[in-house]
Amino acid sequence: MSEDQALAAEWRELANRYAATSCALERELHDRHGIGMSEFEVVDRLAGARETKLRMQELAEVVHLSQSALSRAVARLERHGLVCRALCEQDRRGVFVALTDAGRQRHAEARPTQRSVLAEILRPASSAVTG
Amino acid sequence: MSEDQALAAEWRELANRYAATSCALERELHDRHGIGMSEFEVVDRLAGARETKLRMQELAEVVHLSQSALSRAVARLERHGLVCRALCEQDRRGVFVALTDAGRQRHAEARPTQRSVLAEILRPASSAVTG
DNA sequence: GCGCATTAGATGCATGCGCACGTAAGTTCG
DNA sequence: CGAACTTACGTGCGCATGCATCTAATGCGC
Repeated sequence: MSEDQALAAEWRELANRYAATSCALERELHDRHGIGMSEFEVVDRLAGARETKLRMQELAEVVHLSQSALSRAVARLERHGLVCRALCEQDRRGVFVALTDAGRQRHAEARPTQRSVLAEILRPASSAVTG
Repeated sequence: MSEDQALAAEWRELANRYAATSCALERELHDRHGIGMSEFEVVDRLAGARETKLRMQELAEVVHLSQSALSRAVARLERHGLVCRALCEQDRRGVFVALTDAGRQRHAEARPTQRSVLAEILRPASSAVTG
């Protein structure tokens, strides 16, 4: 098999795995918790951060969203009461984003869903395949 | 490290790799050949197929698109003259999709771009990292 | 202090996507 | 044959995204 073909095969497998996972995540998170994958990602990062609040910029660095998409995702979360924005006093162009109590709770509810989806898709259980 | 954390880390790495690759592919294919990643995927599958024409359904099985998204992607390709649709005589609900000469040529032009992007992203060259 | 470039974030716009549904063709059962 | 069901594909709609651009705040040179 040529290197080209190996490369294409690798890419297809990557795309397959990503599509299967993101698709399942999107559906489960939406149906069971009313949030999308991007929104969960934001909430999850906030919940896992050392600080209680993060700058938009810090979020943008770790989430797979363009700056504009992140701005809108945070806007949606804010509309749903899961995060709140606060001005940054040091640099008044900046915006801090922090989880609300409702946001923390929603994250606590949704995280097990995410983990179980990940486990199911990334660790094809109940099979003897050594992968 | 807990299994949960390992799972989350694995998912993040998968998402990172996918995002980097698809993003670069999308940009390069668009800028240099005027087609998107999904459209290239369709053309690539057609070019690599044993038959000269495929049913929408066959395409839908291998491409990471919903049936409706595929329908529109093929419509775009048809508008650009890269594929043509033909009725299936055996099952007149069905639609065959085939590459045109222009489509074959565009594919021949775009494939090297795709391969070089894949090589660059999936095989982080000029580095001693063993992966 | 006053312009000018830069940076942080928001937004108009065009586009692609999935969902739900519509239409047409095939199939099944009586 | 004919009614009900299923399948294959197209389409209206709402939504999320990226790009380009806008606004506001900061910093820099003078």
